[in-house]
Amino acid sequence: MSLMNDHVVLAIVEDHPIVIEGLKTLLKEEPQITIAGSFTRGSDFMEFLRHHKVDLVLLDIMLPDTSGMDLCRDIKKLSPDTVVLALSNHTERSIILQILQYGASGYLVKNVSSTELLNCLKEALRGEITFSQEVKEIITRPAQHEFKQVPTLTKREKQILQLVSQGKTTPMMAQELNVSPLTIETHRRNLLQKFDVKNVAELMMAAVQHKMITGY
Amino acid sequence: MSLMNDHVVLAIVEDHPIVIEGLKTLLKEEPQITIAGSFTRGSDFMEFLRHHKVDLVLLDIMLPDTSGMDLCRDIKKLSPDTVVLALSNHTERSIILQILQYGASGYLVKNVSSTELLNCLKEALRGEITFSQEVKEIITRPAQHEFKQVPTLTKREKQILQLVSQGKTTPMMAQELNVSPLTIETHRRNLLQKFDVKNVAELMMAAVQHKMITGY
DNA sequence: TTTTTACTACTGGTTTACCAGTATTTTCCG
DNA sequence: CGGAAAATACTGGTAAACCAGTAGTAAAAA
Repeated sequence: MSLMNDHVVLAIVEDHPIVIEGLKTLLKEEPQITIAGSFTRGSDFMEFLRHHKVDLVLLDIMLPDTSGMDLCRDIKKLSPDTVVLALSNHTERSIILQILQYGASGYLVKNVSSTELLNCLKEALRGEITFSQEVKEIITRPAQHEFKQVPTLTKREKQILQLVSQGKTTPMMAQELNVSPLTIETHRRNLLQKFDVKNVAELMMAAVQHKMITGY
Repeated sequence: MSLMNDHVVLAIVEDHPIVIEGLKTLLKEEPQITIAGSFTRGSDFMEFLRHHKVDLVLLDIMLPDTSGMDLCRDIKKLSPDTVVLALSNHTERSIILQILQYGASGYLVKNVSSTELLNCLKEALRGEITFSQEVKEIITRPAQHEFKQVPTLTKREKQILQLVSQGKTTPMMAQELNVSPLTIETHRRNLLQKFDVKNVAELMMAAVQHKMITGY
């Protein structure tokens, strides 16, 4: 892990060109920081990371192609010493804490000031967990309904959940996924169990509450 | 209204310093454009506008202090010739159309490319209504659920819908409401019909989308 | 390497939901 | 009061969901 007086190689993974430019402009002032590149797609960055050393990644967790969460995990798996700072406008406590579990070293909302941004970068490079001011406030003020933990679903389960929310029946899903209806039933059963609900109606409501299905 | 070969005075009203920097950087390349200033609060900009001529405003409609909608209206009231381009990440059709009603000349999502941004600026300055690519698609492809009007439910049906969303089964509801299970079934059937869905999963999703059940 | 997790698949049930009608009673508005 | 809308109830059937197990295989984690 780089110390703050070392030279820092930084990458930006972010969907919005404007934000990329803004970050670059702000960080260009810092002589210790080299911007290795900016990426609008997670897969592109992963490819880059396979061939280059990156000390710190500013990662928008709301990317279109892959979930930023998954990407964060992939980054830490491939290059554990790379510090990941999550960048988003999401201000929900559960999401912030979740990204930390995926290996991020901090969470910044996009309205950080430049001084705040640089401070957080330095803290993160020192190995600390760091947040922008607004996020700190969110963290310290937990909401009641956020106590019940969000069940972790497998990829297949997420897929089934999505299909169920679209009104698909078990045989329809079986055909669509080329598996036995009995398999689908098993997934459904596990979903009900994981969410601790006893029918589809409750399942949908729980999934919506946990924002595991978009609704649109 | 300035033509594109005139000199254009531009202002940015935007909460996120990073985005401000990004916009400045992208627009700095254009010699015809002078950036009069950037403002993180609507009230600051209104004060500025009282004493300076501004041709075009890039306005984040998600500002913290005042609603961006209201600010847009105020700008057009004070200086009708100032072109307002809304800037946001909101991708809901209704919101986009609303801001146009408040006098904006276009709507850009923040993931516009720089060329797209400049194109939109030019179009707007020519007096046209302009959108970034993603927004165009949203406008021309209205979601299905925005067409079919919200079904009107009877008091009893709303009650049943609520109970269903709590995971109650038909016999449970029958007991709770002291009616025959067959009655409950009829209500359920009518709910499915009114929402034009074919099972509970879809019903829940539709009800959530129409905000007919809270979710919390 | 061992263990765990995820995905797959099955048996044999029970329960609940869904469909298409019809029909009676209650409620509420003009 | 009369009529419409809503709520109630029923028949009779089909489809889907839900339950409780068991279990093989492949891939990932310890």
